[in-house]
Amino acid sequence: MSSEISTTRDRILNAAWTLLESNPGVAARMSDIAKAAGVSRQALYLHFPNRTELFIAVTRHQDAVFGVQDMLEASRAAATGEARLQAFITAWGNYIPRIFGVAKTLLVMRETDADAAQAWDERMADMREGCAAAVAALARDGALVMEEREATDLLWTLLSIPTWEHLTRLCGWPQELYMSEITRLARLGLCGQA
Amino acid sequence: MSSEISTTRDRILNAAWTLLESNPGVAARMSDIAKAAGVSRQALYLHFPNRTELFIAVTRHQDAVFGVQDMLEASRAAATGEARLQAFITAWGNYIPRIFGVAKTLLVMRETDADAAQAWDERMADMREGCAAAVAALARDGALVMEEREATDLLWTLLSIPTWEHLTRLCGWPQELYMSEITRLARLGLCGQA
DNA sequence: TGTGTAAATTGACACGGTGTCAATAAGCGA
DNA sequence: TCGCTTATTGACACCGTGTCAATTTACACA
Repeated sequence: MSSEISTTRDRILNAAWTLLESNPGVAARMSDIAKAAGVSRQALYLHFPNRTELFIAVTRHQDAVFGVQDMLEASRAAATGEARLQAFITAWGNYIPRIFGVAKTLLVMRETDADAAQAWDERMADMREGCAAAVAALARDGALVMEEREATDLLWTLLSIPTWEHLTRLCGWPQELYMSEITRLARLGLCGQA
Repeated sequence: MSSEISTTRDRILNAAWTLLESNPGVAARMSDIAKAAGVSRQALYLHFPNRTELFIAVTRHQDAVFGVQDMLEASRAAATGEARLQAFITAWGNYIPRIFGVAKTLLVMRETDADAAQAWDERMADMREGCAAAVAALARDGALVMEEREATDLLWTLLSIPTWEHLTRLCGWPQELYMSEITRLARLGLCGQA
């Protein structure tokens, strides 16, 4: 019974996921998602109040499937500030390509939809926490050459989705180059040396 | 006669400009613009084929009013590569806040509208030329610590609209802090030293 | 002073997409 | 078989874009 519910719900979530991933930023229509899920358009409204909430649910679903929390948790184990920064950049930087399509969609919707904006901002606030923790660890080591607050902002910006998109999609950088250059820039900017 | 035409046209352009500027990214409706311009909705279609082209026209209008070309031209006068980098960052970095509202709108539309995408990409390609020229000047001085192509990409990304938005709007940095930190980061990243 | 022409207005409409609703059907446990 | 939940079908309201035709306004020129 409830397994029936979650099966249909999951089919919808996965169909939406696939569509958003294959066409980042261009929010699929409800009828497209319904067709892809093999379900009637109205069935979507049985499981999600509206389009925005459906997309937000896809985001949460992704985070659950991928286990973001655990992933970012790992960086907390690092001993030194430098190691922690490295671990955080590695974890987040390699997470971005996996969520980009859906994230980009929410990012675009953010501008015109208050609910999308809130969901996105919360997610980014969580990410910023990770930045702040890494920066705090650097500060504790005396490795930071700037204000903690500003250093966090800088790292947050370097690791933002639009920055990743710009370098990998617009400039065509392979993921490895993105990782190495962002790491180098973060070390330079925050610690004054690579 | 033709001055009448351009008067109405200009009223529309300025009304759209104001609306886009006051609510960046949220593309105003045609009826909103018409009302703001004191003109009927259909009059907009007498001067512009559609909404996208109207917004693109606003962008071009802005560039003409502000004289971007002259502004960026100035950086070419600089003697050393370092001075040229500095001049370019100053010119572009201080230009962004003046065009942000309209630029952001086009940036959002870029995702779903092919014409908006082309107009935006052309504009950004022009900007990239400026980055490339500054990087080339640095290379000529032997001041560059990385590949010219990658250095250009990096500078292009640091000076992108989303990066500006992230730091000044999301992080709340004042323009001066944005300018000084981006300058520092660019010097560090490209030349290896501030 | 009137006439011709371009610009603007008015009101109507088609189209596509979201979200709602009511009636009906299908699946399944008791 | 009954009753409940889930899903389908088809219709509809609403909103925003873009199109159209009929009409009005304004003004240049004779």
